[in-house]
Amino acid sequence: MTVETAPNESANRERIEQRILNAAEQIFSLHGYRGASLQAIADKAELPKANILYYMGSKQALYVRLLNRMMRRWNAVLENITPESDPGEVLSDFIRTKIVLGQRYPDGSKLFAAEILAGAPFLDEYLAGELRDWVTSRAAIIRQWSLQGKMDDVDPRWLIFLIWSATQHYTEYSAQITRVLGRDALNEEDLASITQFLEHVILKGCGISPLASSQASSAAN
Amino acid sequence: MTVETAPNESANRERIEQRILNAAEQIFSLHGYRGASLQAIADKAELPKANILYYMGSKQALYVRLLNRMMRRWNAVLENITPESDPGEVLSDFIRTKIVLGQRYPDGSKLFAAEILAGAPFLDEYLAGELRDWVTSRAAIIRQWSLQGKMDDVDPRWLIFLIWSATQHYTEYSAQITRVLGRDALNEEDLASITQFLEHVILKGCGISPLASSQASSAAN
DNA sequence: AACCATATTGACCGATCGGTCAGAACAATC
DNA sequence: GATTGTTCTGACCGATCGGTCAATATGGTT
Repeated sequence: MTVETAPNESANRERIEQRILNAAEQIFSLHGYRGASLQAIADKAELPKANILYYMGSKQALYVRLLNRMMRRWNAVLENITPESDPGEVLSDFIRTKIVLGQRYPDGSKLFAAEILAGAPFLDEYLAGELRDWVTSRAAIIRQWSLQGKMDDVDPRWLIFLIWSATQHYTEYSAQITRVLGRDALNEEDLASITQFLEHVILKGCGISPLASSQASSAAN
Repeated sequence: MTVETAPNESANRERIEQRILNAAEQIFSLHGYRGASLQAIADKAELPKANILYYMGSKQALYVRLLNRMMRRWNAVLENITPESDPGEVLSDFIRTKIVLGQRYPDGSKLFAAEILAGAPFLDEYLAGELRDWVTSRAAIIRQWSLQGKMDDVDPRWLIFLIWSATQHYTEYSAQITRVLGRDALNEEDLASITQFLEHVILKGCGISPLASSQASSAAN
């Protein structure tokens, strides 16, 4: 085969790489970039250490790949938001989506948190580029909602940060929360309760009138 | 002198220990327990590595001492809260105090965050003991406020977690926030704006009527 | 000056770090 | 069955890890 980086270069390789990535995500999320060791990742993946380097090249390349994978997972959030959208619907959806993402990718979320704590040395471009643009454009639309009288005149950037922090907290601080609550983990009921609480407080706090639609539990996408 | 662990055992020793503690707090906050090296701490403190161990005994002892120091700093928060208190006043004070604490001790706050991310191996007792009691007792009072009709019937534990997350975010995610905003750091004006925003959204979101006193500029309601 | 507790530090220890490499094992093609 | 390219891995490398220790320096008491 003359193929080089074909998308389907051996399904076996793909499986192994995913195994390594998942193991590495877990170790990096616990101990950060410096604190994680390739040996620990290899043990978790049940592979010799040399295999990790064979497939990933270097510790840094592996780490960066994980960061990129996690960034991609966040792409869908708040995709279709317009000045004509209903603020209550959009913000509710924002909150729910972020909670779900945190639950779906707890290790990736913690990995990101650790990277930010470390001063975000590998995320500089992303934060000051892609993410800043994301925030700026969404903030502009929220600002318009305020001008249209759909909600209070709050700083949209602080609102975005509030939703980020409030939702991420339950993933990244899970160790604290479970111990304080005296539980092993948060169950579905807890998460539904938390989501509802956050929607209630944040929407009401922004002066967004109780929405007419989107009252049901959950359905399609 | 027959003194052993006198409070004033050489002011010089005290000064050196503080220098080490501050240097260590910075390094640990960036890289977590495993990721931090004694050599890096020694360099930051401008002391030989052997001195760090002479004064602190071991890496773990140094780390635990830092955790305890940070826990002590949080003791004053929400100290005097009673069922008769005004929710608006108490929660406003809570928010402001936490924001100020984060600004005063950014490294300590990040250190704590890293410890939680790592699964809180050294904080198990504290979280499941002292802190759980703290949350339980405060939650009980907030619950009473709800029953008295002073505020909406929200789960007090989620409310406490919300305030924790929202306030801590600006300290622990400072790297992300400054880059997204395109700034070097948050200034006094930003912090005042953020504090006011959080008070507005959280109090209003919990159905706490605008308090008579402590009213500033602001606008929409 | 003699004494002693404390402070200071370079040199060193075994273990582990990220990374390299030669060669064995394997699979597909001719 | 020989050839070829990929996968796999034990052994090894220099650097750094947390920690120990002996030797020296320092400062107060007598």
